[in-house]
Amino acid sequence: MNGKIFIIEDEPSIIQLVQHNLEKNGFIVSSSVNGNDGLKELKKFQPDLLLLDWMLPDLSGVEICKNIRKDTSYKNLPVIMLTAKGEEEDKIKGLDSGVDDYLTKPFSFNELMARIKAVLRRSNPNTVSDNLKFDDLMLDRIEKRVFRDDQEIKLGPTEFRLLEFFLTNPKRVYSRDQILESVWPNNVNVESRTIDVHIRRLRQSVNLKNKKELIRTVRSSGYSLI
Amino acid sequence: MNGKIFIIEDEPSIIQLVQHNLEKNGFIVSSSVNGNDGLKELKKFQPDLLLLDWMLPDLSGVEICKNIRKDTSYKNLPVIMLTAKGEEEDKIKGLDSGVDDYLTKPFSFNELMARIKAVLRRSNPNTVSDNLKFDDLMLDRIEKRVFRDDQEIKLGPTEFRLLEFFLTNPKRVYSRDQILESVWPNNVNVESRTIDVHIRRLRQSVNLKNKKELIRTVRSSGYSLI
DNA sequence: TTTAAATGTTACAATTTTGTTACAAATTAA
DNA sequence: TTAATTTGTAACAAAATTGTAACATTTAAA
Repeated sequence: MNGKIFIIEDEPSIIQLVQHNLEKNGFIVSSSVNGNDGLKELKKFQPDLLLLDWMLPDLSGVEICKNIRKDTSYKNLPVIMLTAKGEEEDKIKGLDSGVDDYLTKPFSFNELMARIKAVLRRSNPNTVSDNLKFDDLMLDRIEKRVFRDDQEIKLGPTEFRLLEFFLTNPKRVYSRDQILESVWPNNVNVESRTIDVHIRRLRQSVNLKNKKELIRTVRSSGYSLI
Repeated sequence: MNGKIFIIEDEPSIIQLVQHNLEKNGFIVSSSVNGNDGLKELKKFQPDLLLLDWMLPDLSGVEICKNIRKDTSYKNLPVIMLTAKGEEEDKIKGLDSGVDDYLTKPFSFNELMARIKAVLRRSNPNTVSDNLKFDDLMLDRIEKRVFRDDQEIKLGPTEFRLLEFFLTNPKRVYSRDQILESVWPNNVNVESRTIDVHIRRLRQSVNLKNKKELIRTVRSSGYSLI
């Protein structure tokens, strides 16, 4: 279990409790004690999930949340709102402002953990860790290595990016255009057939003997993992 | 705001309250008072969201939930669990069993409504499902796959588009001209009889043995699902 | 019943799509 | 620098899909 979690919360006791326990559970954690700093830090830190206090010295949690949703790169960032208020009105506002879940203080760490897991599982089943896994395949983004079962597979740079791309949404069928946009650097022009050749190369590397085919061709649509 | 919501709950007063209010809000609602009936009804009703009681006469909510997650066509069905217990233990169990959210009784309808909205927004951002379902047929637009019950059906590109088209309005009868316009690329000229041949091919693929005919011929008008 | 129209079925050639290989250019490592 | 690796594309092979014609069967009307 790993991933990056950012906390915006002004009560030091809560930060301490949560940060310490999250780190013990393998998360990388960073935090801010107010909204404006938080928004800046957020972009540097690039978290996979945000714990957001409802009441902050400067901005309210809802304002921060709306702010985040406007930003293209963060509009899908999962947010769990922490609130001291139990009033129903507030809960509703929180949910409608695009929050994924909320938690009323005081809460136990176990409860928080369960929510985090649930939200991460929903938003991003694979990036719960930096290792992308699918079937017997494992791709380590940090070390840039790929294994099938325990056998390492050597991939060229493009093959690696291609596989990484497929692994963020295994089973989903991507058109050649989508693949081009996501896997090749911007404003590079390559023919769509080029992808077929790279798919072939990836297949050759990844399809060890005695293993089933991993890449599906969907005629007239594209490719996907399977 | 529309969509189909199914309720499995044994307290009539809650069913009545919730069902009535949800219908007032534009949802189509159906319900069962126990788990086993619920699981059967569910498949007929094909809801976009399930409200599930924690304590039921026969199966527990968690058991039902696990049951649902096993079924290919329902593994992504959003579930909100209703529980009378306030114990944290239960909450965690609920979340880990694949529930998307939970709500502790007694709750106000407004609060339920907010949760439903939040869950639907997450699971189904465009309020357009990516899975088209009709009877025992399921078409997954993302993975480009078609199942009848749990058996996969392999279709060619045109067969797939044809079925996809019919599924957007099952039961509706489409003329050959309408089918041509919607399923074939623009400014392509094919004979109207060509459709008959593709219908035949689709029939052959889709009509597994022991299954009833799915495509109806309406003489002098066109075709429809049935 | 007979007839005409509509639809079902089959076969097949043409076309489209994808797989595979080879190779030169470009990039990177030694 | 040289050597090795990576990359994009062209060219051809293989496979799947497609449209149509031709004939069969069903349906509805006369």
